[in-house]
Amino acid sequence: MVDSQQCPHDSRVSCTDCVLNSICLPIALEAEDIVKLDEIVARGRPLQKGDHLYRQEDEFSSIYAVRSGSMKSYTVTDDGQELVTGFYFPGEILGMDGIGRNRHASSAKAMETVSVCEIPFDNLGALSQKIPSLQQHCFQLMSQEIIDDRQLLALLSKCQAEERVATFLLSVSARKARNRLSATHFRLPMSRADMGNYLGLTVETISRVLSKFQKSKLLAVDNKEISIADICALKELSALRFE
Amino acid sequence: MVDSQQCPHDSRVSCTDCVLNSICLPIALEAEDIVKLDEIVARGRPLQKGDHLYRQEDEFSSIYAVRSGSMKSYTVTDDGQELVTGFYFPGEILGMDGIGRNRHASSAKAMETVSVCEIPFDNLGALSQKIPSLQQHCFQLMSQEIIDDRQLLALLSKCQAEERVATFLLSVSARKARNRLSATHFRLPMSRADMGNYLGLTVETISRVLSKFQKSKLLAVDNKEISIADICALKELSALRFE
DNA sequence: AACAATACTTGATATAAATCAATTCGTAGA
DNA sequence: TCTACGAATTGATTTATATCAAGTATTGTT
Repeated sequence: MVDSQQCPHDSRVSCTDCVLNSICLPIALEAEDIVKLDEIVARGRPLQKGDHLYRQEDEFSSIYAVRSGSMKSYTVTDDGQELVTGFYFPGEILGMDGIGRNRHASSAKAMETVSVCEIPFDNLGALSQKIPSLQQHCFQLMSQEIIDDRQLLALLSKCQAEERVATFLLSVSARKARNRLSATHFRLPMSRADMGNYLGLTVETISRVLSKFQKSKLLAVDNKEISIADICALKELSALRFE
Repeated sequence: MVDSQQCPHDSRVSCTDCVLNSICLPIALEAEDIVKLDEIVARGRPLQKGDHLYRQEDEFSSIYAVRSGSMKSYTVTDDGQELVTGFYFPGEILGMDGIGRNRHASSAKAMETVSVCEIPFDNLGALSQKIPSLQQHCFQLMSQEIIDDRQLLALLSKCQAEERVATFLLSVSARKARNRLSATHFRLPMSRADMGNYLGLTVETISRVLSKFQKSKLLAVDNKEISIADICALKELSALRFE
């Protein structure tokens, strides 16, 4: 059990024993209900970098929780442009945008080796019917996603490049910290291009902003490794708060 | 009954008889379940222009359906800037962003005289527990809100001013049409400032774009009245699709 | 280990939209 | 009805970031 807690890739670990259960779907559940949730969760083999978990327009059947690694979601617009809509770290849920139309509204791709838990949605709906706190939690997760999107919307429509990048780095930092990893030293799993795409900026702008932050000693950049040196200054740059 | 169908301000009209029931919450329900929904819906007196339905940080207790008139929702960021997050027309649901944290994440203000139906969320949750299709519909509504936000995100991060304005006008047009009103001649209830704020543009830019559209005979603008003359050309300008 | 392909950085220039400024137009209040 | 204040328009100028371009570093493949 202790062993499996230390190996999040391990597909045998149950929700009850998962290190992530304090931030994942089980957050709202009693021990006995977690067992019920556990029964419907499927844990497949890990995805390799570049693999898709699902594709836009695929029939929707499940939502997914990241157990280890990281994923990105993106949509392709009518005119063929790719739009990165989100990044997902361990304990985070993706795929909820497929519920409304019964097909996935985005594609999800592994940015590195990833293991996920699959939660069949028919079953989750039925289980939510029986466990009020699970239904409530599903509502909350979706509502939170709306709030997060709104926050991003604010970032894109009101803030300029430096603010956007600072806010993004703080968001990643907070999510690493929530997973009990360092808040100041971490690896960005996405390319500069994906980061720029997500933030509505070009690769060049991302690169310039990071260089500028480095010059002003806010942080050190070593390719994808980021060391935040002055998190307070970064927070001042970022008008929006992240918890 | 026929009378009340023609008077959406009338607070006595039930969900069963409401002209909007084909696009509002009851969409997924059997006749007998609509009666149950109807029992929990509260219909208060109309709001006057400028009145708030709820304010950011208010305790969350209900979601609302617009019966007549139109509302805007907005958040105020830490640094005091207002960010318009949405406009709501008859049959549309607002307030769902409050579910996640049990307090409203935005404020909702009447742009003109408005009447709304209040749906207490505790009750809706409990009722959803009993009526699977209602739970499913609630999930769908929220998921749709996520999709809509993503679409706006795409608009803000990838499209320039003319595209944004064209897309916005088409969105309003489609929603008017859904309410069986003219798709080509309608009144924009919001100010240019709110429109710009929502689209991440300044008032001046909105004004210039509308003038330009008018000069190129795409539409005629008479203050807040819009007459779309060439909806196809407008759709070409707008990369994104609206149903 | 060498190579190709891709990702990233940095600089020069162009451009869309913001900002600043001055009227004009509407609407609400006296 | 007149007045005044906010809303909208239009023009001149500035500016942030995109675009274009060239080079360097990293990664994956044989």
